[in-house]
Amino acid sequence: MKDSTAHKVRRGRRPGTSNTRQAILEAARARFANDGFAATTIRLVAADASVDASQVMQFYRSKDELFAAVMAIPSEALERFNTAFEGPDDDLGERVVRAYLSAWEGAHDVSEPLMAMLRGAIVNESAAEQLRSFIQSRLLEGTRERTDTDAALRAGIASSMLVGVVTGRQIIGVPTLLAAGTEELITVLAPAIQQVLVPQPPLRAEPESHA
Amino acid sequence: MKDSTAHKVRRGRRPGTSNTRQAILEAARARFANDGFAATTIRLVAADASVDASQVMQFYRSKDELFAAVMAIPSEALERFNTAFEGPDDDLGERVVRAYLSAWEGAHDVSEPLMAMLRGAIVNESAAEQLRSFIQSRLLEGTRERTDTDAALRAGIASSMLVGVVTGRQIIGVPTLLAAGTEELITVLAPAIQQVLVPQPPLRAEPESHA
DNA sequence: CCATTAAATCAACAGCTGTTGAGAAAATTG
DNA sequence: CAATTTTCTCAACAGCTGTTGATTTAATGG
Repeated sequence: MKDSTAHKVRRGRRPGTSNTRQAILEAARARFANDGFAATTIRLVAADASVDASQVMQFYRSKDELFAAVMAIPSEALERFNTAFEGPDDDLGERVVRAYLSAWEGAHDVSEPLMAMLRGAIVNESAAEQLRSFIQSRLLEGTRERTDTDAALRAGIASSMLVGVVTGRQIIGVPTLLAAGTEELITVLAPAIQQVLVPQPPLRAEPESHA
Repeated sequence: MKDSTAHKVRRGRRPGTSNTRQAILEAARARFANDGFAATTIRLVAADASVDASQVMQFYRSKDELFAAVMAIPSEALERFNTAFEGPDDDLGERVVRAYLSAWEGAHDVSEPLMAMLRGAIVNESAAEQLRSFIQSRLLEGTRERTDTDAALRAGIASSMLVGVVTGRQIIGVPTLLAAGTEELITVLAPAIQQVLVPQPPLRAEPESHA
């Protein structure tokens, strides 16, 4: 080897001196969330960010990698889920519902990656895989060794249900869901999710003694 | 007028003599359901139906009209929803859940149009509109003047929830949901949907006396 | 000023897309 | 047979797509 003490002092222009990379990412995030994967073109993203299309390709090497970059969920959104499960079982349903709704319908920089992921999961297999593991891991962490072995199933069902409601509101645009306020929504959702996550003890006669 | 008795006796080849039109529709239905709107190309549909691409354009004048034709839901699927609401309230949840699951996960010629509609609703606005009215009308018909004025909201929520679960199973492919059998799924879903559609009378102490 | 490194622009490519038009083949009637 | 109507085939178009390479500009240090 040659001399090892500070002989390569990094000459030339420094990377990341402009905010272009960030601008591209934000433009892509909005496009993917609002228009979906297929309808989002490199040229459109580039135009939104006031940049040449080939610039997008230089930073993110392909459309798929750009999409993957958008999929990187802000940790803030994830943290809300972790804290939602701490505490008593009594209002677990409501806490989970609130955590979900605030994550999906909150500030743009929080909800847009989730929205983009959901839309993308329909058409893009890699997006489906990420959403899959996202749903799997989050709610599971909360319900682990809570009731029994089907805790995972109940977590998955609750998660899918809530994603379904969000989809109905945000993507499909079901009028009734849009008309309802968030609190009104929670009033109906919370007991149902509670029912799924913490199944009620048998109210009436349970057919368990025989067979 | 001229002579009205059989003076234009329709000469030439009769329309609809081949099953091509039907073959195209079925191929398109499968493609739209499995690959989504964007990934479904006229040429692919044509190849599936062993037909030239321009033939698809002759029967259905554009890709959008072909999609609209696929969206025409078989009346069979719709009828199941109407009958699901007749009967007592006690097991309304379970009946609705069964109706939904059988419609979305049943035979291909029944579930594929629904699947195509769901996938399409994410990217295609006209598909979203149809799915919207579909969700609105069906469950509403069953819960009309059942509890109170928010019956529509409860119906919409229940519907979105179930669509969410179906999406989780069929499209996203959440492992936990896939691993569970249909009956196991119903066991968890039914009480929750019941809770949404027919809200339980307060089980424990209800904070209603004061405030 | 020169060298180096990254950012940004420009023009172009091959491929696929929905769509169109001309025409051949098939079916049906006189 | 000829006439007519529909089904089907073939070739091609203009447009958009993701992507690439060459080149220029900007920033930084010797």
